[in-house]
Amino acid sequence: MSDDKATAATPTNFIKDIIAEDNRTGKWGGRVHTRFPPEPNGYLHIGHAKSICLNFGLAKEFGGKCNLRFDDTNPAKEEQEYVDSIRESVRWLGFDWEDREFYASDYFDRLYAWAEDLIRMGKAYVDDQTADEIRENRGALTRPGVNSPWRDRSPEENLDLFRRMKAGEFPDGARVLRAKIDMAHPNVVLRDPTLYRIRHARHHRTGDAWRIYPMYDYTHCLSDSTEGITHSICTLEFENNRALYDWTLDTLGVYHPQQIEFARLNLTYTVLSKRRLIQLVEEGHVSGWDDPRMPTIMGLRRRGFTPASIRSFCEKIGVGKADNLVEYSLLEYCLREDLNERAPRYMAVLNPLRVVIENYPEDQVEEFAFPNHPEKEELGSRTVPFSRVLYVERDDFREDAPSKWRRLAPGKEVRLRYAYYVTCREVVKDAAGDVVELRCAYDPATKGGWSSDGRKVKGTLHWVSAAHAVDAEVRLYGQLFSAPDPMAAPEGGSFKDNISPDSLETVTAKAEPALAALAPETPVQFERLGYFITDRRDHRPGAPVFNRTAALRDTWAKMERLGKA
RNA sequence: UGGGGUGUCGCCAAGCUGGUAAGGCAACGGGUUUUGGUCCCGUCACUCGUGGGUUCGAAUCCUACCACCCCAGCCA
Repeated sequence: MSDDKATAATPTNFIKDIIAEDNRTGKWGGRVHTRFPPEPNGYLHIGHAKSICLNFGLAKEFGGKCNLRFDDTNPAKEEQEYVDSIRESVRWLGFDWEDREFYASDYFDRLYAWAEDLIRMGKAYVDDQTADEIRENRGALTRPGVNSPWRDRSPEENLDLFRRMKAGEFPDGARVLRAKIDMAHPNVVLRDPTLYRIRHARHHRTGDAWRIYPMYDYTHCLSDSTEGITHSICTLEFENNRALYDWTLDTLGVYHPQQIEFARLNLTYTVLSKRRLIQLVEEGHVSGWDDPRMPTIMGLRRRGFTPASIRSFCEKIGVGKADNLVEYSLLEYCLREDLNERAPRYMAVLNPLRVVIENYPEDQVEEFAFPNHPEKEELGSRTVPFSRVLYVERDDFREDAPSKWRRLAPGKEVRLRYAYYVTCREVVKDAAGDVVELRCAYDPATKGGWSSDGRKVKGTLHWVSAAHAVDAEVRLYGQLFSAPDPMAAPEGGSFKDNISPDSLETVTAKAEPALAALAPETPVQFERLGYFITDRRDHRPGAPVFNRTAALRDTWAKMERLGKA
């Protein structure tokens, strides 16, 4: 059954078509070898998940391999903490790079040797211009650049200068190594791009071994080449860089993978800009990179998303080249689709209203055996205590009930799930006129929630025995951003104006006893309320903390909204 | 005014060796139901950015426009 689901219609996309065609023509000898190449300068987010699922997924589907490679060529922005979080995120998502964990910094020696080759070929030169001069002389989009005065230095002089750059003789910014291509090229990327810059900085892996560091364009293609990558999949903004990718490999005459670009993911109500995510963390708008409101893999994990749901989402959104903005509701659907199958059901009352069953014996307690899932017997069962005083959801009682109301109202009979039918006899109010308690009567003949005389009730309520209830902290996370496109700030406003100030509400709920014994990071469904997960950081036995992942569909709320109730 | 890309239902997205518009999400309507959940059934693009053209026939080919995205880091 689940096998059918997994092997059924896995959608196609243009990259699969390219690979299938390559396999048909034997372009790579039937090999498929991809790589996921993050820069360790932040935590991975749902956008990276798309790339991870693509690269690892393609490799798996075509019987190939996928490497994990850290693009660590800029010591100023990279840290070991990020390397660790990235490894954890990829593994948590369910992918395995086996023994193929690589670092661009592993190739620094080799990259350096190739740079000297380029110099000897007369294809690269050391430029003494300042960064400002280089920018100025690069021209503009519609105006060609002008050659650097240092462009025609001899290979010997370039070699000497480059070696001295490597030796640390010059300060940061004094010189760079540039490719000698064409300062008038219509593609600005090809106007003598920088290959190496001087950085007297400590690298998280190579320490103080280097004073010059290679640029992305130079490093990435050669790393791919070194690893024998067949299909180098990256996002759309690198389309212009493909020309340099190809130039570098062809000029050096080395193995040449094919770069393929796809559109990056955009999600409504969600910021996926690394710069903005860093801002959210540093300015304290969230508690950290794994705050449940963050779109990071670790944030989604803590929020209660499962690896399977994220993989399913990445499969469903497809892969294309058109800019897109995917609705958050699709992500939620993928989560519900997964959790509905395997999340055990429990009862918790978020906003309690006291109910006294007047005709139920004072000291009696019954232990009901509840199935943990209405359809999946393999999820087992648990016992739930029932007694004279209970809590039900305050929202489940209406004094003036609308015509289609199925829940509790004065004089109305409903079912307490798996327990008894009860009828509301009296509404107790305080001096202010607020309802503080309901006095009800139960029908002993309806034990288990079935009536023997065939009479039916329309509503079923979740409930908790007051004497046995445990207090649970429930965190109701919402969207961090109030606008569908958080970057589309209101007139005269900024990105920050879209941060929703009330995206987290914490309530103390009355929960059935079994909930106090759950292990951290256990997904559950609270009957009629939604999917929750025990917090992996703050949850302790006896003092449960739940994060809300997603609400259930609520057709009553919708009817009310539409005025059909 | 340069170069590189992209435009198919509210949101994604198949289709693009021409033959008369898949699927998913969302939405809406109905049935089942001890979660107003799930599940099941049904509705939802005479039209493919726009205008011409070729053709018996075009989302698919040609052409001219229009719109949007990316590129002028010693970031990736």
